[in-house]
Amino acid sequence: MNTGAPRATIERLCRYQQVLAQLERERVETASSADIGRLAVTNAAQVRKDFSHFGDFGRRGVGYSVSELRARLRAILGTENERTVVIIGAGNLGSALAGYPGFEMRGFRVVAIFDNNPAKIGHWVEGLRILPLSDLATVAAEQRIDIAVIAVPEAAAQAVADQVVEAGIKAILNFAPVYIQVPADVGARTVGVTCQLEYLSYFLAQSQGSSEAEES
Amino acid sequence: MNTGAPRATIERLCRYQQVLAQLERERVETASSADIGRLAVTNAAQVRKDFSHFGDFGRRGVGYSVSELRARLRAILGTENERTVVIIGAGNLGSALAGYPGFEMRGFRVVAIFDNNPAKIGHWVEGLRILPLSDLATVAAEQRIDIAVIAVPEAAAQAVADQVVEAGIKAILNFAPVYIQVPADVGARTVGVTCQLEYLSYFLAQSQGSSEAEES
DNA sequence: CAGTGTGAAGCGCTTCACAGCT
DNA sequence: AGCTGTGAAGCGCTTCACACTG
Repeated sequence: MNTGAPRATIERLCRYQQVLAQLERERVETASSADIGRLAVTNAAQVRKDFSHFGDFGRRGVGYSVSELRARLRAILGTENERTVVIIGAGNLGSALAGYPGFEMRGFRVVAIFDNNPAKIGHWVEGLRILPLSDLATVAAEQRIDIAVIAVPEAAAQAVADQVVEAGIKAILNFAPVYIQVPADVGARTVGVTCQLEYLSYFLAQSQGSSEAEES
Repeated sequence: MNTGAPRATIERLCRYQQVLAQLERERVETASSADIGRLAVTNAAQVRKDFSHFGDFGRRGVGYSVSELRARLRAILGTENERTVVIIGAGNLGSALAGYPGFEMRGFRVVAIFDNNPAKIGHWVEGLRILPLSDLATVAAEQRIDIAVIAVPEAAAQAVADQVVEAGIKAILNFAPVYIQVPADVGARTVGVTCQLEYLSYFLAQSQGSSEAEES
C-alpha cells in the first residue's frame, strides 16, 4: 500500500470505471487484471500497479470482484455520494452538457444553469430554469456546489472563473479555449476540443509521409 | 534539430497556439520563452526544449517572432491548409460542436453532419443539412474528409466508428464514454467529460482531508 | 497453478546549467 | 547583456519478473 498516487494513475481510474460498468451490465462478476487491461487499453501490470496504490483489492488466483472494485473506485474518486455541478453558459454547449446522461450515471447532478443573456434567463433547459449569473453567489451559499462547468465564450471565461472562485466553489471544468488562472486551492481543468483535433491533424500529417501507428 | 517529437510536446503545441493567438490580438510582435511559458502554464526551459524538436525558431538575445512562430506551429500540426471535419450525431452535443466557433478559427471546417434518426434527417443545423449516416461513404468518396467526430450515444459508438473506418477516414475524435477499437493506421482520441469531473472530484476529496494544491 | 502484489530495472519527459549567438 | 539551443542530470511513470497466496 501507499498514499501518494501518481497523477497518471488517477486519470486511468476513470477508464477502469467505464470498463467495470460495462462488465457489470454483462453480468460478469469477476475480472482479472488481464481482462481489465485489455478493455481499458493498457496492460495487466499497469492495472495491478494502479490498484496497489490504494490497497489490496483482488484475490490471488481469482481476480477482482467487479462490484467491489467499482465501489472502491467510487470511494477513491469521492463519487460515492453525489457531487453537485452547476453549468455556466446556456448556449449550445452548456445546454448539451446539462442534458448529458453520463453525469447522473456516474454520480454527478446538475443543480443549476446560469447565463448572462437576458433573453435566455427564465427559459428552461433540461428541467432547469436558466438563472442570471448574478445569482451564483446566492445559490452557492444556499447549497453546497462541488464543481462549476464553464461553457461561455473565450472572452468571458476568466471573468466567470473569478466569480466562481469568489462564490467559494473549489473545482472548475473549463470548456473555453483559454487557460484560466485560479488560486492554488481551486482545482481547474481545461477541455480543449480544438487541441484534440490538432493532435489528430499532427497524426495525419505524420502518417501521410511515412506509415505509422498510433492509438489513444 | 530532431525528428521524433515526444507525444507530450505535441499536446503542448496547442497551448502555445492559444497563447500566440492571444499575443497576436494584443499586437505583441516578439515574445521570449519566459513570456510564453508563463502564459501557457509551463516554464521557459520546457518551451525552448519543445520548439527545439522542430528546428531553430528564435533569435538569441531577442526571442521569438509571434507571427512566424504561429505559422511554424501550424505547419507542424498540419493545419496550414484547412482540415475537413464531419460530425456524426446531431443531438445536443453534435449540434453544439457543429456551431463551435473555435474550429474555423484554427483551421477546421465542418463539412457535413450525419444522424440515423429519420426525424432529424433533412433538418438544418448551423447551415448544414443533416444527412443519413448511410451517406457517409458517398460523401467521403466525393471529398477528402480528414477527421470524423463521433457524438452519438455510448451504445452506438463502436458501430459508428467501424463505418467511419470503412469509409476510409483516418482520424476519429470520440465523445462517447467508451474506448473504441480502431486499426493501427487510424488515429483515435476519446474526450471523457465525465473523467474530467471525476478527476476534479478526486482533487476535492484530497483537499478536504488535508490542504493541498493543484493546477491543470 | 492461475493470478495478485511489488521491488527493481527501464524509459521518456522535465529541469538544470551553461555554451553560443546577436 | 540577453535569450536561445542543448547535452546531461534528475525524476516519475511504465514494464518486467517473480515471490506469494488462495
